[in-house]
Amino acid sequence: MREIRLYDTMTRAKRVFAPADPKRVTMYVCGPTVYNRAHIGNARPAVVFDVLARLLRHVHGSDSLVYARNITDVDDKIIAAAEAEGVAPSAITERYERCYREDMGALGVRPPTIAPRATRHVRPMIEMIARLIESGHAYEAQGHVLFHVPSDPDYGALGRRDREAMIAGARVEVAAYKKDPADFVLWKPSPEGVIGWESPWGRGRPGWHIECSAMIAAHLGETIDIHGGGLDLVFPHHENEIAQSRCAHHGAPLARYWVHNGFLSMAGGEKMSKSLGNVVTVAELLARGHKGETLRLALLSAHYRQPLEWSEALIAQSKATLDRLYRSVTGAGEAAPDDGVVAALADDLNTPLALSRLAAIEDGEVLRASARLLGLLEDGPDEWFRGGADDARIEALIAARGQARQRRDFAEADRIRDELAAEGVILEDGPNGTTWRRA
RNA sequence: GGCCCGAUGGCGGAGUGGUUACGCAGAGGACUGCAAAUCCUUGCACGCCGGUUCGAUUCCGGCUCGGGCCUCCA
Repeated sequence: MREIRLYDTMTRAKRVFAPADPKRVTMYVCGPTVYNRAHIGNARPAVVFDVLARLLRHVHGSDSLVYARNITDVDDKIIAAAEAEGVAPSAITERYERCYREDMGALGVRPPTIAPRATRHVRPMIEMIARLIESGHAYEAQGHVLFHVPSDPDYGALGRRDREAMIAGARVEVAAYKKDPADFVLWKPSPEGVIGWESPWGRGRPGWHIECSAMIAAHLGETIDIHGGGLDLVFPHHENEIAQSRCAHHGAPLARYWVHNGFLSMAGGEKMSKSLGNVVTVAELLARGHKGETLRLALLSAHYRQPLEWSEALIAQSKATLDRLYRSVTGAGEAAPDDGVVAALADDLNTPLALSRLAAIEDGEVLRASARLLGLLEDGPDEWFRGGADDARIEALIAARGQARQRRDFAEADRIRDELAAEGVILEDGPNGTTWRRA
C-alpha cells in the first residue's frame, strides 16, 4: 500500500500517516460560520482537504474515509447579521449554508461524508460542559461557563506557547469573572430575544470551541486520525478543542495528526481577511466568468502550507494550463492514475509537483484518472471548451466558413473567423476539419 | 515584546550537498491559404555575509526583507 506522509503541526514534522483503523479513517475539518459569502481564501482549506480526502480514499479504499466538516450556525456574527436584516438567525444560516454548498460545488469540492450543524448538537455540548465542571476543569461564573486553563498542564502544546507568553501577549480585555486570564468560554448567557437553549446554567448558547469538540465526539469518536483547518485556527481554536476534549475524555488525545493550510494573500502580500476588507468572494470570481475549475487549479498551484498570492495573473495562468491539459485528455478515466502523481500527493500533498507530473503524462486516459485525484479534468473537453446556448449558431457559421474555404474565398472565410473571434470563439483548422472553443 | 514561517529565472512554483524540475509567458523553426492548435529547438535562477565541506541554491550561524499567530478569522 502507498505510504502517505503528512506534516503534523503538533510535532512540527512530516510523519508517516498510519490510521488507527485503516478500514475507518476519520478526518474533521473546521468548516464555515455561515453569515456571509465565502471568499476565495475560505475556499483553500475546502479544496485542500478535498484533495486529501480523494487521496485517502484512493489509498485506503473508497468506503474507508469518514470526513466531517462542520457548519457553525450559532455565533455572535450570525446574530448580528440577523438583527441587521431584521430576520431570524436561521434565515441567515440557511441562506449562506446553501451559498457555501454551491460555491464549493463549483470548485469541484465533493461534499464531506457528514456536515454536522452546531445547533443540532447543543445537547451533547451541554453534556460535555457538565462533565468538565464535574471533573474540575470548568466553572460557572455569572451565567457563563469557563474552561479553567491552569487545570490542564498540557495546554499550549499545539501552538507551542507557555502561560507567560499567552498572558504577556494578551491583547484582549480580561473579564472580571475569569479566574485566570487565559480561561475561555464554553457557554454564555443569552438575553431575552437572542437565540438560546435551556441549560443547567440558565438560558444561553455555546461558545465556538466546544462545538467542534462535541461534534467530533458525537460523529467520529474521542480520538480521530486527522484534524484539519487553517493555520490561524491553531491558536486558540484548536488548542482549546484539544484541552476540552482531552479533559472530557479521560486524557484521550483529540487527534493523531494536525494538518493546517497556509493563507491566501492579496497583491502586496497582505493576508486576505474579512476584517481587513480585502476579500474577493468565490461568487464574484465566478460571476466574472472564471470557471470553478480554473480557481481550483489556482488554489492548488502552490503547496498547501505555503502562502499563496492571489492575482489575476495566477487565474490567467491556471486557465491556460487547463486549456492545454484539456486538449490532451481522453476517455472516462478508467485507467489507474499515474504513479508519479500519486507519489507526489502522498508526500504531504505536494500538489505543485503532482501538477508537473500531470503535464508529462502522454496517455489521455491515464491523464484523466490522475487529474481526478486532484479534482481536475472531471468534465469532458467539450464541456470545457464549449458549452453554451448558441452552439448551433456557431456551428452554422463554421459550416459557412468551410464552404467559403472550399471555393478559396479566403476573404469571406476570414471575415467569419474574425466575427467569431470578436465574441470569444476560436477556430482551429485541422486535417479532419475545423474545431472550435471558447477563449 | 513572545512564538512561528518564508526568500529560487520575466511570472507561478517544486526539489536537491556535485548532473534538466515543471508550467505560463518570450524567441527561433516546422506545419497552415493566413491563423490557431500542435511538434521541435532555445534563453533566463537559487536574498546578503560568514562557517562546515573536495564541492552549498541545498547543512549551520548571523543579517536584511516579507508574512502569519498572540483578538473574530481558512
